[in-house]
Amino acid sequence: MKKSQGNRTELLQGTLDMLILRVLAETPLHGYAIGKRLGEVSAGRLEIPQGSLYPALHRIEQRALVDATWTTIRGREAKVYAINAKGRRKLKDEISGWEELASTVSLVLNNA
Amino acid sequence: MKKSQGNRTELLQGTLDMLILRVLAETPLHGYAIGKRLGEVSAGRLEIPQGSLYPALHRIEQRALVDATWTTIRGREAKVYAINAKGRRKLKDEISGWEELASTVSLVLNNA
DNA sequence: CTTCATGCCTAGACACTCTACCTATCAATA
DNA sequence: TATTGATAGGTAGAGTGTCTAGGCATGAAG
Repeated sequence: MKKSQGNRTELLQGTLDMLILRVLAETPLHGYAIGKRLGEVSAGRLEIPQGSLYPALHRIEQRALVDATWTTIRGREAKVYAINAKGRRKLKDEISGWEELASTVSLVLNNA
Repeated sequence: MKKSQGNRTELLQGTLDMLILRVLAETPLHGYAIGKRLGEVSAGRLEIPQGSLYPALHRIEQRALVDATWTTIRGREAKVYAINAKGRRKLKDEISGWEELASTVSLVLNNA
């Protein structure tokens, strides 16, 4: 039945791609597994809807930040994503961008 | 002349309203002054374009988080915004939401 | 008299997330 | 056997928010 529990833009724009690249930096995964992995490493705080996840994957694939290959896993077709060199550079950039933003925001929050 | 230096969504979605409410929590200000104040308290790291600032102000005004009054300052008309009780509650919520998000993101970034 | 800082504003493009839906396979359960 | 839940992929459309790029007007300074 899938109740909609009023999730009003849970995540901030642009953050998702960075988080996906981050988990892919550890090991290649397919989309569904990425979603579960994000749940794990966030201590259950992140539950990415498929309607956010898959478009994000297509985005980063089109930007050539990952290489995708169709594989058969336990009888099911799965599209496995692996981060590439360009993706790793982009990830670095996005992390430093995030950190700068976070520090700027807390500057404003604490600094009147 | 106002060159566009390739600012690709400098700020994250939803953050701006929080930051505006934050500076208004100190003292009422008009729009233009809010922009300058955000520049100051962020050590120059934030330069909010007017095309972001004014829509944001109209948003939070429509959500009744601030009270606005037209005043004459140095011969010019200025719309002064003051945060109200509802706005202060909302600010609190948004700050805790932000902090949770920030901690979740760093959890993922550090936690593989 | 022209430029700069101040002060307000909008339209339209663009980007990203969300809800809500679709398909399909495999395992377990009723 | 039928059906549900987990796994695995996907799209369409709405909603939201930021940005670019313009507009208008006043007061002070050159």
